[in-house]
Amino acid sequence: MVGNTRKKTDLNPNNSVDCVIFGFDFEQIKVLLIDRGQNLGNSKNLRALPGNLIYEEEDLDEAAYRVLEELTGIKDIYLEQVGAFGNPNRVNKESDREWLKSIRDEPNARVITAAYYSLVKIDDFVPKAHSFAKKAEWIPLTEIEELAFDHFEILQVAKEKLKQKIKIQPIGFNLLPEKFTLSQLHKLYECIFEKPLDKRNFRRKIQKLNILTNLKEKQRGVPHKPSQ
Amino acid sequence: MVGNTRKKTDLNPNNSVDCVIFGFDFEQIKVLLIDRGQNLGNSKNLRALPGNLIYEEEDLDEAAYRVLEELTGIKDIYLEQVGAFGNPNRVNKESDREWLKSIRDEPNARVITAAYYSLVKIDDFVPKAHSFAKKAEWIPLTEIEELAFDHFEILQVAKEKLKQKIKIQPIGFNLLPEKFTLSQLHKLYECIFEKPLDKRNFRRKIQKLNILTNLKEKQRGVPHKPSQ
DNA sequence: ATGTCAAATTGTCTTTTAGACACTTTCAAA
DNA sequence: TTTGAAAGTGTCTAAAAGACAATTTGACAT
Repeated sequence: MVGNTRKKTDLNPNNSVDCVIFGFDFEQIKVLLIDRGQNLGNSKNLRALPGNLIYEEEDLDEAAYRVLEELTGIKDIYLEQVGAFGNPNRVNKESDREWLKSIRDEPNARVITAAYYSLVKIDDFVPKAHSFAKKAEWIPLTEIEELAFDHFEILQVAKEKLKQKIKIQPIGFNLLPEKFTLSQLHKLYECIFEKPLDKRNFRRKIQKLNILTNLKEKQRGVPHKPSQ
Repeated sequence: MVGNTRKKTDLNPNNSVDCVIFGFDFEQIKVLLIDRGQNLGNSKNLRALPGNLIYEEEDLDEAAYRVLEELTGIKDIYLEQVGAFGNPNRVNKESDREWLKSIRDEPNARVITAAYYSLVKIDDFVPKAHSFAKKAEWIPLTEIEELAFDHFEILQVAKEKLKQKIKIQPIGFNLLPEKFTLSQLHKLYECIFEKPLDKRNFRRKIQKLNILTNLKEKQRGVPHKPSQ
């Protein structure tokens, strides 16, 4: 049995965090993914959720914020935990194994990850890739079919959490700091629930629900509008 | 940096599981806790949730079932994940540190735990303490004021999960295999939500909701009854 | 100036769900 | 036979959810 020779400032080789950042651009929902830029001959270069090992003396929540910023430059968002994912086979793709060898001191260590999620307005957050992330991009949710590690599974669970969360606490997280139109909010709900919602009923529900303050502004483009 | 010298059959010193087993005895809700039997001079002997380290090659879910059975003898229940708890200070009680020294190879390792919960009928599960659990007992939820590690916090989160879960999927987990009276179910809901619920409205809702089959049996004790 | 088009805005009715509320029935035990 | 404790039962009201269509606005094109 090995003694505990890790220092407090070392990375904990067995525990990581992964972040599922949903972004809304008033058209559709996208997910913030990184490209690890593998140019391997025979294995696929799958995109991944931004995530990495935590430090030995670091709270899980803090680690999630840190890792997200380190890889994508994105900070000042609210993260909520999805849960722990610890299937021993979560790293069973050849391409992931190869990649781990190139960046980890203990590439074969068994890693348990704590997943986090958030929902943001895409315009407010322009990702910039750092560290082992060669790119950091918003990818439409509908186009995501396969991801590195077990990240696709994590994404599915996060999606469910998001649906449930928005039913209970209706206005999406840090979308509000900005002003927006009811139509945009309507669209967001339709994207999340993946089905059309009646316009009139939706507006009625939202307006009854909260203390939204109407603005006197209008917009330009085609129609007229109030906002909140 | 240490190499990964752990064998697959070794314990993973950094990751554990903890189980919050709610039990209902038709009177109140109790929680399955273990007594580690510390007879230390100066520190308290706090009870704990059944939990322990996982093995290096073991799924989190499996580990939860295994640990629960190893400590309390209880098996064949459905566990659902609460989440990951990884505050670096989750082990900050002196009594817990001392106890870890007596049972762990790496008592100072930083441990992240995945918590699970369930709700069972107490009669069906008679706990028998094994391993480092000196006792395994059902303790009334209302009497629990302090627990080892961060277990009290975990308990609170599990309680919330239980409330939400039962709102969506109304009949409590593995209570159903047995026949029971609507009054007993009514009592369960009142215990979980910690407030009185109207008897008639409750029965109406439940009966509309499901396909419960009434039994022709009656009970003896004071009144009469049908069951399902 | 006028016409057209895209999107925004608005109200009623019906159905379902939640909540308040009190008396009668049953069975066992005294 | 009486008594008591818990079981059983129905109506009305209020709130929420869902279905449904016509009108208004402003930009742009003609």
